[in-house]
Amino acid sequence: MSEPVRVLIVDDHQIVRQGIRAVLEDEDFEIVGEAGSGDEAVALLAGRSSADVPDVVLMDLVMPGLPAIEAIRRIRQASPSTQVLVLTTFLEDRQVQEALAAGAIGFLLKDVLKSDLARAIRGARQGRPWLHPEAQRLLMQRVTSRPVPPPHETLTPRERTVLELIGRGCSNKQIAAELHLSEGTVKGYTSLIFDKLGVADRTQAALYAVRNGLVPESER
Amino acid sequence: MSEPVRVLIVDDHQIVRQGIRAVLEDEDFEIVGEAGSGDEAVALLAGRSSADVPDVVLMDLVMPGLPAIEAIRRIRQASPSTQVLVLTTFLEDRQVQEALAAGAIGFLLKDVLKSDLARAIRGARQGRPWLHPEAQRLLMQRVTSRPVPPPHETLTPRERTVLELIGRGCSNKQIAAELHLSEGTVKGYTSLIFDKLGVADRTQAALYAVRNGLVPESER
DNA sequence: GTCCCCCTCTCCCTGACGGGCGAGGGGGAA
DNA sequence: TTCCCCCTCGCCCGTCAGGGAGAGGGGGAC
Repeated sequence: MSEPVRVLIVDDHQIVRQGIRAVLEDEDFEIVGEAGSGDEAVALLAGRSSADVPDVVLMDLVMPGLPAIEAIRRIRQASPSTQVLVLTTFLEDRQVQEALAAGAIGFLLKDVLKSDLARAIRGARQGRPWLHPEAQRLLMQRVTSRPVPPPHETLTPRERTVLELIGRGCSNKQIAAELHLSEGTVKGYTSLIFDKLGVADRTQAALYAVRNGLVPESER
Repeated sequence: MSEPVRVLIVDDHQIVRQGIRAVLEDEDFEIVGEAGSGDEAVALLAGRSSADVPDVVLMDLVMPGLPAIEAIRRIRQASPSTQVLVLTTFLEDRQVQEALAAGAIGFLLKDVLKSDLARAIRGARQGRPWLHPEAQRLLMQRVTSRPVPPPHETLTPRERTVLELIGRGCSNKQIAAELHLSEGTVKGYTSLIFDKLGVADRTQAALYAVRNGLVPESER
């Protein structure tokens, strides 16, 4: 971690590139270039000596011209020491699969926090993968060729009910009153729920609940 | 509050009626009847002596037959001591206006907590109105005939940014790191935000943010 | 009958959260 | 200039949230 990681940003939107650049320059990263398309990225790599090559390429998947997947493949072929991190907006089963098959080391969504992005990039240089949790689930599904249930399906009915209340913004006390439980019992459930969903606190659980449609329409 | 409030439930879905009944019987309410339509409700009221009339009618707006607004009007006319609380799924400007004009004392959404529903009903018997916050805003708009900005429009840019992070499930510490602020400063913002939005805590603020589209699409 | 899961509860401890207050600096508006 | 809003920070204090461990009862599965 002595010298800054050299990063190449590939995204077809100039504003996005600028945003990522600003974020990364804030930390200790060296932006060695930007590209607006896969072709451009590949060309940029081709014109560099092996000592001058980026450590990590941050790449969006949705771009005109050369398909991003193909770009990943060529980049990895031309410069095996360069790692590719996919940084995109949506997460789809096939895309994850293809990107990793093409040689990407990680798959992030643009909702990533600066701190996590930094960790992912530093890790990528060391060859450490970084996958969005949902991408991990999809991968697991592929590998085992069995459906891996989304975390909330492992909730018991009671936990599910409590999660619904959390998703409506209730405090533990309110939930306890609503369900005629002791507050301690509710706390017990919340802990189990956070654990199962892989979230850190009730706010994240609430967001998870609404995103996954676990809060009835009329209750929002 | 000595004797139980006498309640009539009006909703075209039997399941909903049952749900409300279960909730209310759990507390100290007396369900004096159910009706599946406005006509039925009006007829039910007509067949009762004034001593036998419900204190509060809980009524959905979306029902076949006699328009709910008209039903409210007739109920209020036939039995002025009976208060009508609208309990519906959606909230629309015109409906609020019309329901109140027809004599309703309150306007609730079905997302209401048991405890609040109970308070609204008890209050209604005393002639105390109960309006969903958004209904209050719409009303205010009508009365002043000036647009009343939704609460989040009064946020400063910085507060808005902090709310976005809250809407992504960040803790105060994470927000501080993300924005290069002290945790104390972030706490200050969160308090102001909760105050402006009229919410109790960060979970409710996060839910508010996503519901009102304050968290960028790609950040969810 | 036994086992295991689910539901419920309790106690304790730490840290995070949220309210209230004050305070300084910067910039725009009157 | 003066005033006010915004941004930033600090401190105190009470409450809430979350982790951990343990424990009892009920009911279904085997």
